[in-house]
Order: sequence, then structure tokens, then C-alpha cells
Amino acid sequence: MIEWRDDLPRWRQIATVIQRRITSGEYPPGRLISENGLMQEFGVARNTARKTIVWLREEKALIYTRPNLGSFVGPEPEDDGEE
Amino acid sequence: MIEWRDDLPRWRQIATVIQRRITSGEYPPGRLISENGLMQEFGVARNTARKTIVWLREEKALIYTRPNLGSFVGPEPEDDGEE
DNA sequence: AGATATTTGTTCGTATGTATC
DNA sequence: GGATACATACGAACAAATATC
Repeated sequence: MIEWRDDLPRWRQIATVIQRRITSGEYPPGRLISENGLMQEFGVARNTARKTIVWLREEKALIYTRPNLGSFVGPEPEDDGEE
Repeated sequence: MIEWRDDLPRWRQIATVIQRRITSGEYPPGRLISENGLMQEFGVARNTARKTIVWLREEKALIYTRPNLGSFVGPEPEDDGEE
């Protein structure tokens, strides 16, 4: 169980944890924890879990997201090789 | 057409209807209405229909679910007779 | 064997409403 | 008013197992 601080929003605190897991290698390149997994593990609503994912993607550029599939550790892959 | 109330979420209102059908015998032990059937009959999204099923299963224990097959009225059958 | 339809499981995208701070 | 956080609800897409033809 995570101890929430009062000086930062929960989605930022979760982002810190996930970021640590990524940079430490605990989350190797590949499938990241899903929004649902975040909700379960941290006991937050989906909105909150989503904000974490968006933050990691839009601001930190540590992950990318494939709609309906999930988020992945690493940079957005190039889409070359298609007509 | 169902008249939605404002004091309860739709998935709970649907659950009440289904529960009534089960206890009244309108839905005898056996195959329950599918998520798709729920969507059609009540005009709701699949998420909403699913919440009803999960509620009836996890909280009410009135039904059980066989993945890729459907949900069934009654208690979870024992799995004996297997190696 | 193969194609198709059905059904549950899972995922992300989006929007709304309520409440709190 | 704005940011945070909860719950609800719509939509869409992909996967996998099962059943049917």
C-alpha cells in the first residue's frame, strides 16, 4: 500500500514510482502495466491511472501507447515499411 | 424500454431486473443472457452490461461464468473428475 | 479442414457528473 | 474558478476459446 503525500497529486506520485521501475530495468522495454493494473495496484480511479500514463508519455516520453493494446516502455517505433 | 432512475447506476438497475428473473424462475438454471443480449435489450454499452454480470457473479453469487461460453444461473460447478 | 459467428476477456479513448480542496 | 479524484457510461478494437456450418 502506497502512502500518499499531500504535496503532490496522486497521479504524479504514481508516475514517480513507474518511472523508477522503468529506469531501474524492473520494467524492461515491452508491455507496461495497464491502466487497469494501475488502478488495482494503487487503488485509484481510472482517471487518475490514466493521468499517470499520459504524463509518462506526453511529458516524460518514456513510453508510447497503442490504442486498444496497451502502453510500452521505450520510444515510439517508426512506422516505415508501409505503403 | 426501461425507465432509468437517477439514484442508482444503470448496471445496478439492470442487475435488479436480472436477479428478479432468476429468483422468479424466468431464468432457470442454465445459460444466462449474454453481454450482447443485455446490450440489446437494455440499450447500454458493453462495459455497463459487463458490470451487471460481474456484480451478479462476484457480489451476489447468483451466476457463474465460463469464459468464451457465457454465464449460467446457479452455483459454480465442482471441477472434480479431473486428473 | 476451413470459414464464420458467438462470447467473454482485456485494452485504450472520450465524456459527463459529483465532490472536495 | 481550477485542479484533483471518484464513479459512471458511451465507443472501439484486439485476442482467444467455443460452436456451428
